[in-house]
Amino acid sequence: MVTIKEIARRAGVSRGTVDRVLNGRPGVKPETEARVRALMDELGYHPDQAGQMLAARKKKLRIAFLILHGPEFVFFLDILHAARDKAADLRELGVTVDFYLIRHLDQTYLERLFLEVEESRPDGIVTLPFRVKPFVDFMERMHGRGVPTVFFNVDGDFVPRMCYVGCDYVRSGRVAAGLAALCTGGYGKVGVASFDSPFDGFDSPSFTHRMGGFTQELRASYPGLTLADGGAPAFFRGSDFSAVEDLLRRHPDLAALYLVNLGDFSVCRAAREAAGDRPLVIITNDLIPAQREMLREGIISATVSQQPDVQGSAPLQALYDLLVFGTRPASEHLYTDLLIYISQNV
Amino acid sequence: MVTIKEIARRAGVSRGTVDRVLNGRPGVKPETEARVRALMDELGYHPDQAGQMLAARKKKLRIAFLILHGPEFVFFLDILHAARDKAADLRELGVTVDFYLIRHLDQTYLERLFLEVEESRPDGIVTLPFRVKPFVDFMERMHGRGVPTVFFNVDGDFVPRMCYVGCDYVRSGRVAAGLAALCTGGYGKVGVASFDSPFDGFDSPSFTHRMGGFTQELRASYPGLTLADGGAPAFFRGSDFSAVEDLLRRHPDLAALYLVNLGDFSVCRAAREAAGDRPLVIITNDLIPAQREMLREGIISATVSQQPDVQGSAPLQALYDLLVFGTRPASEHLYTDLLIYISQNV
DNA sequence: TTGTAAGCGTTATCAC
DNA sequence: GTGATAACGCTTACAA
Repeated sequence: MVTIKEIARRAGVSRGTVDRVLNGRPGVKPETEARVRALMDELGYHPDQAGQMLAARKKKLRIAFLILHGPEFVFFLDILHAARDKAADLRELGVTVDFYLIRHLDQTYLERLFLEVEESRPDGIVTLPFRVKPFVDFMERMHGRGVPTVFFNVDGDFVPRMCYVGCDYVRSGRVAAGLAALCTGGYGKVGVASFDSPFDGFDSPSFTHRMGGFTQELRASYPGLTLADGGAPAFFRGSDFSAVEDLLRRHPDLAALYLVNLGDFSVCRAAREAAGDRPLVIITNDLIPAQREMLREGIISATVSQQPDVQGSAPLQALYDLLVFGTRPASEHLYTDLLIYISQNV
Repeated sequence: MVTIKEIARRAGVSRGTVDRVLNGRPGVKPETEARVRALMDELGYHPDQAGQMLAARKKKLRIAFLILHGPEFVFFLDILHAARDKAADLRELGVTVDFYLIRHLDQTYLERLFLEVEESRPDGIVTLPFRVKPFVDFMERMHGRGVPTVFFNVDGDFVPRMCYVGCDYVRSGRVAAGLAALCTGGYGKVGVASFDSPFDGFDSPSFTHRMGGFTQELRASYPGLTLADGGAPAFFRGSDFSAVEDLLRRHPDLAALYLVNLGDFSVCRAAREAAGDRPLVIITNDLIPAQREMLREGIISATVSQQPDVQGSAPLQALYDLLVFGTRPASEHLYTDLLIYISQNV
């Protein structure tokens, strides 16, 4: 195993100098630097993780984790849970993670929150991107100070960020189309419905991208499947599922229903009841407890999940890797796997 | 953060003594030990991972990894690949992994191989369980010396081992049944076929357990599905798929075919051709390149995979955790997830 | 521009 | 039985 000490000995310099070269710190004669670099390449030097981790303790690293929290954001619960588990692991390594639970999207509330985060002087930030001015300003300031940020669940390239950990929504829609085809034998009429909310409504990227992927895949690969209402989704609000019930009434021959974004999950039961005796394939996204139950009951045929556990843990790991080992993620898009769940593997 | 030094200071002893208590080494007065233990509980002491990792380098740990290798064992290639990646990570941490590629199951060859492994004096072993006497003896000897072993892909409780990392085959069969039901609408005739080999034939646990789970789930949850030939599988050997073609000929109304263990994967194409124009749902297990292609082409409808990457890496990680941190896995059965792949998420 | 030395927490080898 | 001390590899503040 080749160490800094070894490099230093061979180069005839001190460990400190090698370290300066390694971390790109100034104050090394170009000639010395070249010699050291040549040796590192030649001997295949890789910094030892254990050593870096141990030395990193002194830095007292702090990471801020911002996440929406409340009854409207059930899906984020699994992410938060995974993030807290990961935070416990990191605490063992001397890293503190501060959680900021955002309960509403009021502008002045957010503005104050961002200030609070800023004043805590974090070394890294994990957050959802918010499409509001205070957030953009906040991000710009943090970026100016060299504080890296990771987005999860939703990407936002309107602002500088290190990477995104989350779903490829277009692909998610494609998988849903494939499932619809599989469950219907590739023939019949398919309907689409979605929850319409101020946070996650018809203009949200998760909705539009999934819809795009879904319709595109149907058109490209499954000519036997036609879209009910030409693919115009039935939007339901709160617990008023009349739009969905109406869709089923207008299309008695509907073979499958794709529920893109779910707010109140009992919409699945409502759809099932509205279908009466005839078979109806229901495809959804994500996998919260309510969905597990409905998969087991046979109300939902299949659901496409996006590894909420990875979305909670991977952003923290990515920041740790950057701050301690200096390594950046392989890509700025860390897409989660699209996991298919049916009754038997939930 | 509470360290050994802190405990030692408060207990009025030296670090060495605390370390003795911690690692259960002899030579500590019971009274002192009690005091130290009380303090550790009180202050919530947890050994620091970075410190342990750094100190572990001096142990020069060696792990032996035994795996079947050859054209008959294509599935193991993904496992081997993941294991090699993990081995590279561990090498960075000062751990050496020696791979033993087993090319045939000749008894005397195996016996010599086990001796070779034994003489390399490994600190841990990752292997498949072999149902032969030399292996059992080998395991007994290693167990006697306190060398921990992890089984992957196939479990074997006929011999002492620390844990198993791999598939829950009964559940795997259940998922396949669920997929068959989903793809057929829950009505029709379902056939079963499997590769018959000396290594992985009709008496192998992966086959019998999957068959059990499959038939059990069909009977319990899908009364509309009936088993062709009463569930007796069509066994094919090598590239002679006549048994499968015969099955399709005898059951022109076959709606789905479950291919349990695949040797030559072109059996899927053969089945597809034998089905002619009528639709035939084909469900398989695992996901090697040949299957990816056939999923994309629509020949295979869905396949149930068992995380070969985890099967390659997790056993090594489990041994590292034991040897360096002294932590044992949460359960002696580390079941991999049953991942469903269709054309769109391969 | 470079070297020195202390320290991160754990383990192991001595000496007493 | 117990304590002191030297590693393990890396970082960093300070000295030269």
